[in-house]
Amino acid sequence: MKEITTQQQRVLDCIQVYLNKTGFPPTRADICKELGFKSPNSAETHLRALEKKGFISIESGTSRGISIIGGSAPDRQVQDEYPIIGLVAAGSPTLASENIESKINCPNNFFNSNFDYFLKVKGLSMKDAGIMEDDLVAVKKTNEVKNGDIVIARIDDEVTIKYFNRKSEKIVELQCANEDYKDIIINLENEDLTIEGKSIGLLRKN
Amino acid sequence: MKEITTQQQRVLDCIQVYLNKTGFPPTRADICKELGFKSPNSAETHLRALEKKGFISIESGTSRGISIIGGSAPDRQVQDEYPIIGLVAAGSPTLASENIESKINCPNNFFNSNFDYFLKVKGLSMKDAGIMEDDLVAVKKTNEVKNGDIVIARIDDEVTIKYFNRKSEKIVELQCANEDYKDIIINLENEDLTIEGKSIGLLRKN
DNA sequence: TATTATACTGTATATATATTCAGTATTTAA
DNA sequence: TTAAATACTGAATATATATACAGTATAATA
Repeated sequence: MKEITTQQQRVLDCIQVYLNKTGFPPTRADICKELGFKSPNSAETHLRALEKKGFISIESGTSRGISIIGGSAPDRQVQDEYPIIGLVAAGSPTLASENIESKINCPNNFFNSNFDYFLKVKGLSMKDAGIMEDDLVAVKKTNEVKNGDIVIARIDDEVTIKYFNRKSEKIVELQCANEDYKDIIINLENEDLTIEGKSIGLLRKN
Repeated sequence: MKEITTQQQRVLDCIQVYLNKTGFPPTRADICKELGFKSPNSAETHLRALEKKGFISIESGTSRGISIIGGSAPDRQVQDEYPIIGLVAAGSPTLASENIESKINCPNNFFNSNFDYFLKVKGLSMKDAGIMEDDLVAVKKTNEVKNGDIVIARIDDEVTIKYFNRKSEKIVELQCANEDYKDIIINLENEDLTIEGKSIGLLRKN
């Protein structure tokens, strides 16, 4: 971090004070008013200097787009918004906006692995694995899966959640966890199988 | 604080997420983009509703003049630390520190109702309700339960999780969701039954 | 000595943004 | 059964705001 001048420090302090007071950053005009400048360009040049020296970042073309770098960005847990996807038929891209039923806020380290979206489960084919209708399965997008993983698979435009079982080089079994349902045997020579991801957790709201 | 609707909660979360990400609040257009609205007025009306209900304040005539009220001024809202409790035997107070296996960070509006702790499930007596070994059941401390609720009950210093079923004024049935287990019939005249709380959600980490 | 950084005033402007108005539709309280 | 609240689309607009351009002046480099 480079040296900071007295005036630049005043501007930086002014931004912090304004943030504490209002909850959002000041405009150039706000800074002028606070520090007694008569031209918005005074604030502007100070801001550019602070940016150049790495004290703040400025989002171009954005009102109040100032954020203070470092310092007060502690180890706060990052919270992200995760989409909830229904079991999508008819080959539309899974994460396309029309498939997003809703969104949910969740710490990004909530499960043991990071993940990409929640899949809302239909049917009871995985009942004995404790996955019930309307449960939200946390899905990590990957095609690296191993036997016994619970995977989200797409066969001919139909999406399903099953145990993954590679029987041989060409044969994959998608196994149910419910004796009322039949397992699916895929011959990779004849049929398309896409592994969309795997389950890394589950969420249920009563 | 008045009730908040699902959509209003999404808008509130959206503001918080945007703040975490950028350091300044979103515009109406930003909210629309994030939540899929097509008119800035959709965001506007939700913001006005949130303001009316006291969740945010809006500085009139000010770009990005949104600030989230409550909690603490500069930092976070909905994030809380919840203890994970094992199925405790031998009448020690459930939330005593020696029973806390771990803690987990979780938004306090994560489930449809607020709750007090996570219970780590032992055994498979609720298997057919999709509750498996080592699942974390979100428990709300209450003794107001109705038939069909999944309750955490204490009988003679033993804690268990079962369906609640009041058969008559004196008789309560604690029903399993697994035919390999026997339901428990309690005669309140002879036996002690304490309802510690009820399940309002479930969390599973693979 | 020329150049660069600092520190300002003052004017101008494209556009980012809040905000109002006019609709439609559904759900909930009185 | 009206009224209010919720939940939107869509268009229009005044103004809030970033930002460029034209200057002036001083101190610090190179």
